[in-house]
Amino acid sequence: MLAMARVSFREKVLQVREDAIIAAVNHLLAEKGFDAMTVDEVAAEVGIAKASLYRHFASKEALAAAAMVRVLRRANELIHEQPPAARPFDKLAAVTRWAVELQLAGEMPTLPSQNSSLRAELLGSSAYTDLLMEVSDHLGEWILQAQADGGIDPALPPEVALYTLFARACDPVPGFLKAGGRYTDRQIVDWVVDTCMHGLSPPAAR
Amino acid sequence: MLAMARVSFREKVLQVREDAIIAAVNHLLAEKGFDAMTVDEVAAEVGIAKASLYRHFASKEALAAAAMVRVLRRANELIHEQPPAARPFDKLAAVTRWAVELQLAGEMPTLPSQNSSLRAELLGSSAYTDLLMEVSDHLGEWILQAQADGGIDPALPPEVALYTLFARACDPVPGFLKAGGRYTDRQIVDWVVDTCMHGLSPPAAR
DNA sequence: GTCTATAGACCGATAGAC
DNA sequence: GTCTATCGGTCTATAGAC
Repeated sequence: MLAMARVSFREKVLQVREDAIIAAVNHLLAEKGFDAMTVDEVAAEVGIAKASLYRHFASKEALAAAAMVRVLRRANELIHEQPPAARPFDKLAAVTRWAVELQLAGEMPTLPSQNSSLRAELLGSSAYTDLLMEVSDHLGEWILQAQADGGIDPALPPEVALYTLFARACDPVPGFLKAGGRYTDRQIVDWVVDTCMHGLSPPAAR
Repeated sequence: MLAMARVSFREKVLQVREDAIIAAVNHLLAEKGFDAMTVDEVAAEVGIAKASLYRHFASKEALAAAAMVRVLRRANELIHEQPPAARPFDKLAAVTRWAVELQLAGEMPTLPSQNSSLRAELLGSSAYTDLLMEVSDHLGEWILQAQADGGIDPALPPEVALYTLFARACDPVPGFLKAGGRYTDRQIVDWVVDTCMHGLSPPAAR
């Protein structure tokens, strides 16, 4: 009993530390991207030795993968929280808005679409691919419904709509507008989500 | 006279080589990005020694800057080729289409928005900043006109529209769709430009 | 014989891995 | 804290043009 409790306590500590590591990776990934992020920085931000890092994660790629799994998990939660009765189009907009807000807050981990070792690690992790699949399936379902009810152009392959929404997670526009310093976060999010869903055309024309 | 001809010939050779270097940099920048591109690769692709590279360009950053200047120059040319009588909205769409086509062809050099040494080099080069300013001014002018004639929502700050168009140059969506292999380049370009200008809504609603 | 451009070795720093 | 690999940048000996 005592031994069990001790083990459980130890595991809890490890879990907490792992969360801290992932949070640090998430932050650094959002701030400077995968290539510019160094493992030393991660260790420094968590306040542990680099060697301890490697007890939790086998490689820099594994660190990034863990951060991606966390953000996908949150996306999934948000998707499940959407009111079932809402218009599919609005549910899609809500999830997109969340992604833009997260990015604007500097908490959206971003990966280069080009790094092959990273791609390999991600695609090899079922924790990642399964979650990505689940998110895609849910959003894809809403896209089909929105195409049926007239919210989204039915001539568009659902895939195109899906990628267009996904791409908001690494859109440079919010960052540029924030750097300009002339607008509130709220305004920026509104405009970005709106141009994503409705384009540049005026409301009168839609 | 003879000496002059010789110098001129020499300079021509140098010019041709410089073009070859910039083309290689452009290609590698499009393929793997600034961080993953190595100076050795550039030299290898051009077929010259690295030391010879450094006779033309002072640094890796200068190489990237030269590639960016070249693409901006082409953008500028394209802008000036637009028929003056065309609708501003259509001219904007045409330039956006060119950018997406270039990206799909693997010839759009992409820079990390985060690398500070690179940013410094770029902002210190008036060849770059002047061209960027010129492109922005022309597009900005068209945006204002399109807002006046009802093509673009007048409630949108012109800056937001400008950045939204600029962002098409590093949009991951065309690459994803091409990787899927199910669509022609023409279809992909049509969809991406269309969702950029008109959003996801069906034509009936606009 | 001189001068220039090149090729390729080389150096120092940095970062991932253990 | 060490090891090793990689990469940006430099140096030197040589090949070739004149």
